[in-house]
Amino acid sequence: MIAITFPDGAKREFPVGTTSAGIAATISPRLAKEAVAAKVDGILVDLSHSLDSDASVSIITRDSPEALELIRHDAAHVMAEAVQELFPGTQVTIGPAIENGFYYDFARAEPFTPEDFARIEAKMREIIAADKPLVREVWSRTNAIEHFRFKGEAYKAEIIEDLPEDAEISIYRQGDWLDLCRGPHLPSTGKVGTAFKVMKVAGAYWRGDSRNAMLQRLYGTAWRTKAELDAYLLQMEEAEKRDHRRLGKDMDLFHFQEEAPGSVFWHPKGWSMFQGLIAYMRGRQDKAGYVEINTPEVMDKVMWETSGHWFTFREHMYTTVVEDRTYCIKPMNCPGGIQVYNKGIVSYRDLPLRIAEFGKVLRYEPSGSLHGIMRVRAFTQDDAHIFCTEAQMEDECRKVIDLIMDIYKDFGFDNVRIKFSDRPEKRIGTDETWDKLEASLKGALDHMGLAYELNPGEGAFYGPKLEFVLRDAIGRDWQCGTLQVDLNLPERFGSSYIDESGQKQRPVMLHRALFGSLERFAGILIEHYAGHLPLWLAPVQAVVATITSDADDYAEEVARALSCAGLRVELDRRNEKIGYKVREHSVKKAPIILALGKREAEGRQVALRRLGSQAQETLALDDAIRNLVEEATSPLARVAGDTYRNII
RNA sequence: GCCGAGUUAGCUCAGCUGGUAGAGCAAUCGCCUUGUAAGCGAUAGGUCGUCGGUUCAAGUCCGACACUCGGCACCA
Repeated sequence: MIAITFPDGAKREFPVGTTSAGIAATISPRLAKEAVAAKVDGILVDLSHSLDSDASVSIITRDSPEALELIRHDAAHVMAEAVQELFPGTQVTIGPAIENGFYYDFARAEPFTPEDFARIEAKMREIIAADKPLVREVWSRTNAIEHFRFKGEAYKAEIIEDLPEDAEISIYRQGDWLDLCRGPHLPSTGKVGTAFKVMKVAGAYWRGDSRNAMLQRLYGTAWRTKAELDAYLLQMEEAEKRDHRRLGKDMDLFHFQEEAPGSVFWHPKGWSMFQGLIAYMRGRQDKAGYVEINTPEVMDKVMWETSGHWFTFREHMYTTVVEDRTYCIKPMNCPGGIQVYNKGIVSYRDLPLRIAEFGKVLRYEPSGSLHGIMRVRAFTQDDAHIFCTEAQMEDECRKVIDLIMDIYKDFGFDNVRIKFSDRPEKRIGTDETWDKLEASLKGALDHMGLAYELNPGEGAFYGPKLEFVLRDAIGRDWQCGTLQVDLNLPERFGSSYIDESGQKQRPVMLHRALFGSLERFAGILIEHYAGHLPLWLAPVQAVVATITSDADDYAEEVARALSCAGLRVELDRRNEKIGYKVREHSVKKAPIILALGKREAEGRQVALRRLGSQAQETLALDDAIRNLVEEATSPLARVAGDTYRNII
């Protein structure tokens, strides 16, 4: 007998070999019927799974959160069967459950088209209606390989061949169709339900490697109920509405055109926001003891050979030849920054030296990777290079991390993940140097008690890096800030400082960007706020709109007063109804509309309306100005600054 | 870069199986003086992404290229 512990703490004995289905049956007939899987010592297993030792067991029904993953995984299998039935000759590869749904990668010469989706869905419904039992079988390796080879399933055979020697090869059978799969699965196809949809088709490389064949990936979504599916589809539509490319048009922030793929044409309003971000960051950096410089966009190729970019980053670099001399357009700011440091003699007393640059960099990015202002070929970094002694390195890292986290909070990003990327294959410098750099960067995180995930081999070519990934209002992750520590570039460019005993020493160089790319960060903010930018950042903070032409003079006075108080204002005296004006400015995401009619003009008042609300507030003009000025204050104002240069 | 889909007026889109383009909004002009997310009328606006081919005839069929979108790969 074995002892089974249930989630409520109850303990009961069962014969060895009892299946999880059997256990469910002893609890209640209802549970026996509703059970779809079980969790044994925290691991999800099939209902047919038999237990031969003591364990804690909970029964999973279709309503359990764990069931969702099974439903999706099974939906992938059902889709694979449907596709193979409809399109004979199609090879199956892999098909996992993913966030919000599932996919399956197929190998087929003919492309799938969106017109096929309905047929595939219909066939899937047939398979689900047939409620075929899903039966797990364990096959021998040679049997399995032979079986799939014989069926012409080369990819499946390859997967099995690559499984570890001791791996158990399990096959799941649903009627006549079967697939190699680790499982677990629902007891029958009927349990998948009908709340699913084939969403899109896309290319995907076999095993995620661009050197391999391109497969066709069919994406689907699946949920427990129709209501959940509908909610998901609605959420997708909502996400589309906050797409920064859509809002960029609506709000008249920027545009793109064919002649400059991957480069932004910033319009006045977008540029206002962009400059607002720079002003904020400049202020924060100033208060954190940074100085700011600017360096050339175009420098001789020799500079990039010295830095190592020419050998490790060349495929991303633009070059130009004039007077038989080859120049590179900068893809990074570091070599330029080092030149400023190197000009003159630096004493240990001057360190740490924090040198910032809002540098515009150009990188060739593959055409398929471009995406609005989030992924472009020309972008501005809020870059800085901190030169310090080895002893100061860890403390400087901690200061950067503190600053990053504090700045993200100003934009409402509380969920920030840190990724630690260590030495890549393509790199410069000795292993000893890399050991030292990786250790101190990790040390900074450990001493701050910050959690991080490892990202092996993803560091910059000159040093290990931290990446700061933030999650936006609708749960998407974006990599923004980075912090890299580097001893290699100072060495290559011969940087030095004079220590206490008058000896030349090599400084450490920290590369850091907090927003990362201003373009990307602006895009993230647009989507994060769904266009409802905080007042301090909004390109137009208030629109003064007249209701009748009787209020024209007063409206002009109000607009002028707001403008004099430092607010960005638009005056709308057009001959249109107030409802029309409200709609138009709301679509453009103006945060505040001040509607002025005869009543307001006579009482020297304003009727204030906020974006996203239908409420109106009538208040005295002077109060309105005072409130708005207060409300439009940059979060920069709350940060204490203590910066002066101490000449010793 | 790779796979697939798309590109028609400033914007959003229609145009079936080929017979030289259409709507709504925006724009301009006029009427309306307007009270919180689209008042009414008139006018104007397009070598249908580019280049080439098939055809008596191409927005429509075929090919190449460019760009965009969805993924993959790459990445701030």
